[in-house]
Amino acid sequence: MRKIAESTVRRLSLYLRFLEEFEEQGMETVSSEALAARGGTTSAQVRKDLSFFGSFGKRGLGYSVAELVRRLREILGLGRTYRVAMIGAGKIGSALVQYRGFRQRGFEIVAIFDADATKVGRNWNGLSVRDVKELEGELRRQPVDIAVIVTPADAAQAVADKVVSLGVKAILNFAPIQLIVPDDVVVKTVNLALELETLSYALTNR
Amino acid sequence: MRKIAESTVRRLSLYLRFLEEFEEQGMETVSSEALAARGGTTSAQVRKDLSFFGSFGKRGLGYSVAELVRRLREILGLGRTYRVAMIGAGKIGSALVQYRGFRQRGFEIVAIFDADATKVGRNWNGLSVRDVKELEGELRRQPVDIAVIVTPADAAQAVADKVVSLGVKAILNFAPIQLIVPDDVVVKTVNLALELETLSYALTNR
DNA sequence: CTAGATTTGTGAAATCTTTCACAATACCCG
DNA sequence: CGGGTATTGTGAAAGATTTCACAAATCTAG
Repeated sequence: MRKIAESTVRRLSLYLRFLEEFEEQGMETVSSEALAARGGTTSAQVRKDLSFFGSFGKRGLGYSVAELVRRLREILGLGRTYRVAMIGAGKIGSALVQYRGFRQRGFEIVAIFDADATKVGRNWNGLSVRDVKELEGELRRQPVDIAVIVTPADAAQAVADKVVSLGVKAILNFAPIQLIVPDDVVVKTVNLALELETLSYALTNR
Repeated sequence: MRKIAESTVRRLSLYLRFLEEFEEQGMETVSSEALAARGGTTSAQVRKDLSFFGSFGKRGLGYSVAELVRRLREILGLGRTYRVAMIGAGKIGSALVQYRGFRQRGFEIVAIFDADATKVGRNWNGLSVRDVKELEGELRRQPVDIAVIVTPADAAQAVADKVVSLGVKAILNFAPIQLIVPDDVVVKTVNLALELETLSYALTNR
């Protein structure tokens, strides 16, 4: 498959969200113009984004909402469930575990680990927090697709190295550091400090 | 000021993080090459990013760590403190309030609001959760620079409209929707579903 | 069946971002 | 002080992304 820009993938994900809205409202078809308006982009952008993956619309009519939802899910790989391990049972982890959107979209948290003995054994949303020492054994027994790293910054790289060595190919990182991983591993980092600083930059330079 | 790409601003923010590390380690100067290696980019990129704002280095020598830290803080607008109001006292809000990086970088949470009467009055990290009905009065009395929206999706747009009408020019949005705001208001949305779906896309298309 | 109204899909153009490559400068050492 | 080495700053080239603009397709109404 031709290399697709990250910005395109993010927009597809947005379009999917809007289409699900439209579907709930009972709309049957939608034009690129309407999708664009909802997402703050242009109709040409919408059509170009979709065109990388095929032609899903009907000229003069627009796109079938139901079909486009189906296609986007397929393109984004949402037709299956993903097994997720969370490492770090702190505040953010706690918030994430209870985030319904996770499971709704097929991301199933199957294990939570922490290094802090006082946290081990606690029940979190039906899952028992386990000692991080068991991470290796558990992931060997039951591999996961995605690791969510919610440890303090100084532990994050070691955790990343460990899960990568256990075959994990995708990491969602909330630790405020830049993880170094092999080329075939995907990392998405959510870095709050970064977001704040782009806001601060925008407020300063206007 | 010439329009600077968002990607550039994000990298500057990263560089700052690395420089602070280097400073702690006692390094006095750093080359663009070393900064680049730490951030997974190229030395040319580092130099180009910095060149939009001036020339801070010495040929043959590199950059003074202390000076570059100072300059980047200035560029990013981190020389002051920002007053922040948080709207939504749920799980994510709770995690954010305790996030030290917030205050460390000069972002001071001065008020927390929630619509849920059972949450109003609770003490959160030294702040009392207030009824969202008081939002307007409070922001008129004591304006804030940034609003952090951590409400459910269906309340987020109304909250955004309200804070914008009260003069807020920057919003950090954790609700999984696309906020619509006037051009002079900056919004950064942290959308977990989006991140998960780009991971899922990457896992699917390899 | 034809004319008119829509709206897609897509090359080409425009714009934006990154990378290249090298002159200019600064330091170091003998 | 002069030659050697390191490293910046920056135009120009290359590459990536977005926007334009229009032919092709489809529908509707008469």
